[in-house]
Amino acid sequence: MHKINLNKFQVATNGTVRDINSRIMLNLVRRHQPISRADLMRYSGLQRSTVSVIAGQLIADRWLKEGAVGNLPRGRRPTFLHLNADRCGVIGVDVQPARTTLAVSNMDSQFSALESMPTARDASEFIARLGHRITDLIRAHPRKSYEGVGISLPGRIEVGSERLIFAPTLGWSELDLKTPIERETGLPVKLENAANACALAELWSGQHLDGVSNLVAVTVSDDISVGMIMNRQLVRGSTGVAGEFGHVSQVLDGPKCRCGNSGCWEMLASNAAAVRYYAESASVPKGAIGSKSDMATVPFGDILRLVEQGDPRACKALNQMAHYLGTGIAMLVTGLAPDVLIVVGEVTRVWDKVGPIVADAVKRRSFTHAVTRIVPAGSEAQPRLRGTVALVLQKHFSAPSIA
Amino acid sequence: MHKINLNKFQVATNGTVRDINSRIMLNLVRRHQPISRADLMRYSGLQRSTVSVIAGQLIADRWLKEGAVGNLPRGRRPTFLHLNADRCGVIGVDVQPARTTLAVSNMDSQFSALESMPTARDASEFIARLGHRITDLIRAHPRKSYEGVGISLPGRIEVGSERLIFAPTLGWSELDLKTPIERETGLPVKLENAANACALAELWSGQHLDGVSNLVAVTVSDDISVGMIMNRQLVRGSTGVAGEFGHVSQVLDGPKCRCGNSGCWEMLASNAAAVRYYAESASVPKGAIGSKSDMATVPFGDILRLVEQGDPRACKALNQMAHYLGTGIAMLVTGLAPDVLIVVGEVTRVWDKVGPIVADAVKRRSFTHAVTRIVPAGSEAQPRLRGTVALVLQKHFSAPSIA
DNA sequence: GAATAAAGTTCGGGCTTCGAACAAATAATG
DNA sequence: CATTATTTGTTCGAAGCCCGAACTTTATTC
Repeated sequence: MHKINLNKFQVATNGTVRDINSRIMLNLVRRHQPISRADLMRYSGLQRSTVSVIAGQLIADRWLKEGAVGNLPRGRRPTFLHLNADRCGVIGVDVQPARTTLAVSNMDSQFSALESMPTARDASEFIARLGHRITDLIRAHPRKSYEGVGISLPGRIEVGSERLIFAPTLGWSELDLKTPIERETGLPVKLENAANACALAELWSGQHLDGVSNLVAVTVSDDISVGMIMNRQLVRGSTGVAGEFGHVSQVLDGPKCRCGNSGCWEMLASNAAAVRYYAESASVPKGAIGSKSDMATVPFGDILRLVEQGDPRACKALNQMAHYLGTGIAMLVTGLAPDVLIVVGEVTRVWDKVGPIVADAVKRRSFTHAVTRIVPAGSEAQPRLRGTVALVLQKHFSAPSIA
Repeated sequence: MHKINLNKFQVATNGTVRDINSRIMLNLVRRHQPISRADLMRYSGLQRSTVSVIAGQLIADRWLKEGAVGNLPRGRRPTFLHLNADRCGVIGVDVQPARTTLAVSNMDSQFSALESMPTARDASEFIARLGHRITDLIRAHPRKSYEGVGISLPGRIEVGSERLIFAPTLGWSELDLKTPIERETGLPVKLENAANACALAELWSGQHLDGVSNLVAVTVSDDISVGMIMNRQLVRGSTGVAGEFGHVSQVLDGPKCRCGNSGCWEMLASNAAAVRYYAESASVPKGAIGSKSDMATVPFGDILRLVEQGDPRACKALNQMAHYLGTGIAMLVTGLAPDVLIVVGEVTRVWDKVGPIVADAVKRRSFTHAVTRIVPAGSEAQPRLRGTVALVLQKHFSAPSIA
């Protein structure tokens, strides 16, 4: 039940019918490929004739390709249809505070190139470098056409202006990334928060997530960000900042956060929090007076390595982080009751240790009616980059906006 | 951008086009009535001829009525079209732990009858009584047709089975309310959580909420429940329990809740919490040993009356409740960033005292990018009952489900 | 070689919107 | 008072789309 938006709607014409059915067909091929026209008829419920016409149009527009001929016990052999994965390319960019990764992808999120560069501290310098890297990448990987550039960022994008707002870990102030990169590359640019990108990635190219309509992605790095898919749609809120559960207080009078609030979830459960726990556990037993300055900040990656080696101090810090990760995830499970909750970040490397603690917190703090599956997403799956591809391509595969 | 659900979609036909445009027209009339066909043409962008045909159909189906003739400086006078508010009636039921209210409404949420009965402790007894009351109500208020029965409940409705699950304040176990009431009344029955009903009410018949796509309703009584509208759609989650932020811990090791968790928001900010604060503030100064049994439980309504009279103990209890109401609302503002957050419940009677405390907490605990308006909804507006009407009628006014 | 079966194509019918022409109704103008 | 301008609302053929039946194509089986 979707209310019609009278401020921004589109009346239907005969073309709308074709548009809808065409997209349904495209999605059916995407899921069931290789598939014959006859099977498409059965899946869609459209007439054989209609399927043929639409398939013809999709082939003419290079969305589909005719492939091999099938074998049946009797009768004329079907010609299989495939998605034409190389119809167009997509440039995916994953901006993280330390490094920025660039990729060239086809329509199936298969990457034909993957490279990275340091993320410049200065925003305008970053824009200039990124623009050049993208144009170089396009020149080095020529294709018939590029559909656009998708950029994942550790920050939020304002809904109307598409400007980057609230990106504390990058240290950039409010910023227009879209216009300069579009000018430099000549391609349309789509920006999205990293957690939202991960959520989109799972929605569009997740494994075994066919029936899933409600999905939450939690990115855990030096901050914590949440992306929400509800009713098969990304939730961005009124301004674009929906999902900042990382800045919800888990402990009302906890440590002060740079956002102004206290005891924010990300102050207690991010990578930075684990680093702090580790440092604190060193200084406290020493009992030194200038304890603060004694704290050696060990990078989170090192803590993970120590955990893998069984170091008890590192394990304790990780457990503390996992505990609060669990209480925060319990909040999301209780409040949003998604089918699936995906955890993204380096911490998934030690999920065998973290997962049970999280599961326990969720079990104790949410009731049985929420049946959320909590799933770690390894970095090898490239959730952010897959999300940028979905970001660029979704307009061709999503339901046409009726209202 | 709405992903197509390949497990449950509907291909488009020529009829789909008419269906879409017809609903757009119906909504345009609803918002702008009285309105001429010519103006509908301008608002919709459809051709004059198309508008005439669709209007004729809607009049034939009794959705619209022709009304007065307008006056223009020049030219032929337009015939105005109105919504035919009495096309069908709706029975609205608002179940609350103590009392259940029933109403007869027309399509404009105008109530032509309003009565109440005690809510029976026993579920099957309640079902029997409610069924009789509804049939009596229909007999006493004869209409051409009744569209259905909408029921608001302090609990959650499972998505697939439409059974009532998780209704702790009612004390009923899992229950099928829909089937027996449908059998008794012969009308389709729709069930919904009270907070979801309030959210729907504001979405469909809220004042000055035209452009609002993201909206959160918080019902505060002996429990706290949240209803979410995101992207102009109700969010129910995978099982139907989305919105149980009342059972998210605000204080991780706070008082034990019957849900099994500790320090739940509703343990700290519900009416029951204020009652507890008031009782505790009495017993503590006494310093008695058997302090627990000394606590006189004063009903929340009495506390409100005392607050209105300026009683300091009651004010202190209310302030404590308001403080936690604020921290919880800050969580919703930060995490969901809706355009509007509506607070429903008796506590809105003293909103001049509570509102500033809530606003302060939200200001201190959420960042400037969320611009949520926090609005109290008085009980005179009957948000729950208006929600039940929206619940029954929304299928005629919402966008047809394409996929 | 004929019968059977399945895939894919062709074509007329019905529905919908579009767009231009038309009819109806009213005020301003000479 | 008749004419003109203007606006509302209707009529009707054209174009686009899906449906459904009939047809063609291509294979296996008897």
